Amino acid sequence: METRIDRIKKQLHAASYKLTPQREATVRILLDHEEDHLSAEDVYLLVKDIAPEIGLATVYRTLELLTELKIVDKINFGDGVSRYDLRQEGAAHFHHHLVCLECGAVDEIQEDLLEDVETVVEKRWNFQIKDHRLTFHGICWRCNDLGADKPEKDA
Amino acid sequence: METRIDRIKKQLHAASYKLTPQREATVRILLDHEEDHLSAEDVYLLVKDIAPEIGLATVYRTLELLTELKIVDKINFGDGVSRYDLRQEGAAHFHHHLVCLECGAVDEIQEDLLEDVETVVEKRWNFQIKDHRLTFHGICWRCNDLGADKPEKDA
DNA sequence: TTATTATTTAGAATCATTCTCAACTGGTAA
DNA sequence: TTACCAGTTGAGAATGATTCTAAATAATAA
Repeated sequence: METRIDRIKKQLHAASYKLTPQREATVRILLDHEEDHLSAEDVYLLVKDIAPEIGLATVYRTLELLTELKIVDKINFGDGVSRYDLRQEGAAHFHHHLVCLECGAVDEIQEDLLEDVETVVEKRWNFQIKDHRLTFHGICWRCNDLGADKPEKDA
Repeated sequence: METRIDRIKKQLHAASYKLTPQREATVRILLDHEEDHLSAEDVYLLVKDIAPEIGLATVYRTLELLTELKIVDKINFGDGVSRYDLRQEGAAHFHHHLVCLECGAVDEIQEDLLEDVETVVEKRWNFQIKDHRLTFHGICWRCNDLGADKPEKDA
């Protein structure tokens, strides 16, 4: 995991920012909670455990910075908060989400799946796609009672 | 256009709500601005022209009600406001959006395009899809300087 | 008519996010 | 070493969107 932080450090330096202790602590929390979809407040509370002096504004600033550098993506599931999600290293596009209307769980789909759709959109709508957001709302495998199974691990 | 309001009225009644003058005024504004993606504040300002006594809270409540009844969809493009978009009558799924990073324009795609992707997701992730949100971020035909043309009218 | 319920209004309250500004940091040049 | 400087931080104030509250009003039922 150390190398991952180092690479992020390089990305910051490349944009002439420093990896301050506060920023490092924030990134560590994000790495430790890659599965989750934390709000700024969530991150703040978790970071306080390893860096108690940190202020909420700094967390917001750091998350904004990381978003700018495309290290994290800011998402919104319709409750009043923004959530922050680490991008897969080297991923060209943002991954997709499955939001369960029953239990509220948010699962991720790392596969692109949209290549064909994007080709159509670029051609027919003359739109040069830079990124996308795709979220499905429905019932997850956990809440689906028809003897549903956990899906195979995501690629 | 009258019939459209009548049908909405029926939908409200079916859920035992009334189409009060304030609600009707709000719906009219939405119908008159189907192309746009108005925020609650936007709607409020427009509604005031035809129903000056209306309060902002009522507009919020009405939009919430319409969202609940799936007459409109609430969307969020990452600026701090929720926007409200009339659903096509009879549309099973919400339509997609193209957000231009250059000029901020938001265009709509009414075609589904996701049938195949949804089939895969339902099968592989064991997820029963009820609805979706798909937004592309990029450069629109207006800002695309490579002699780009307006795309043919959406189906 | 009277009782009951749904709806509205205005303004207060809430909550997430951003801003302000004084204090602090680490590095650099003298 | 010392003085400086740009970048960064923390605390709390400010902002802005949204929701809540309480009293008034309108619609409905008995």
